[in-house]
Amino acid sequence: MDTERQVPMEQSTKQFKKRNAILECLRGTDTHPSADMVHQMLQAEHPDISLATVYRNLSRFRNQGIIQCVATVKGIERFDANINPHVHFICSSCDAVVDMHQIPMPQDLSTALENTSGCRVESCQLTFTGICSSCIHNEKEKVS
Amino acid sequence: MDTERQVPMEQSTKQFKKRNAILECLRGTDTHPSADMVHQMLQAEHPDISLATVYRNLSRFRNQGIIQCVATVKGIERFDANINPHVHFICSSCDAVVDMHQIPMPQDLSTALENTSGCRVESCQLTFTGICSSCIHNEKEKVS
DNA sequence: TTCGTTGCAAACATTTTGCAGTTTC
DNA sequence: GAAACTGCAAAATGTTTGCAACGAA
Repeated sequence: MDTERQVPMEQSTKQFKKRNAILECLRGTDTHPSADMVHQMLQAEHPDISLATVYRNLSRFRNQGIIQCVATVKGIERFDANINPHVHFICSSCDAVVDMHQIPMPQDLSTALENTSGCRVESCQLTFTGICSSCIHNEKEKVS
Repeated sequence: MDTERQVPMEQSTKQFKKRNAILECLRGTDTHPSADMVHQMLQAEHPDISLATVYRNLSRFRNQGIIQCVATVKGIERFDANINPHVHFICSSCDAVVDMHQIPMPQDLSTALENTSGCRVESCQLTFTGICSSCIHNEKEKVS
């Protein structure tokens, strides 16, 4: 399938400049951006980058398994370069996707599921939805 | 917000015939269908139902809180009339979304999260991804 | 010269919406 | 008659793809 040459990530030649920029952008944030957000974040450094390039590289990274799509919020996919299983919270008011490191991921369940159902578990997502603290705060301000 | 008349679900007048059919379709299956799947399932009984009507009513049910969207598989939303929190498994080979009742939903985590983060938790999803048992079986058949 | 990456625009797929026709109250 | 539901077609939205140009090996 993947017959491409393996290029070390640090090698930021001109050829891989934008690809690496996209990956570094994702690795340098914990905001779980969408393709469009990544595109906007890169505007300053790479004003000529195209949205198609962002999409193409995000797909590639996902196929390589070095990033994951952690949620689809209002029809828009959100990405994360942290592929360690961890818990997320989605605010349905501001659409923020935030890590919830204080809640442990119930790791043992994957094995239990494989044993009881005969399926092969490859990943696991625990996601809470609700209103984040700052949106709750804003709500209260409006009322008073 | 919701100024509509409240009509008991059992009342399947001509006016609400299709709306009720959509809801009953969803309540009568555990396959977590997409809008298009619901539309196809209703073809036999309601050959003249339009896909827009399915979408409109699914949105309405979701806003009313009587159904939920449990996953977005390859860009397509999947619905469930079972709004009790329960665990799902998504097969990335055949795109099936199946209930995993043998795995308990870690209920207590919601409260823990609210206490530690100050957010308001409204729902929680625990979803496993992998290959389902029948797809594993088919894989093996092909090889041998 | 061969292959991989990119920008652009077009294509694509899912979902939403405007409007007219019909039914219910 | 007013309000609500629906089918149809068009629009809107996020994502993918074909192609030509460019750069690296």
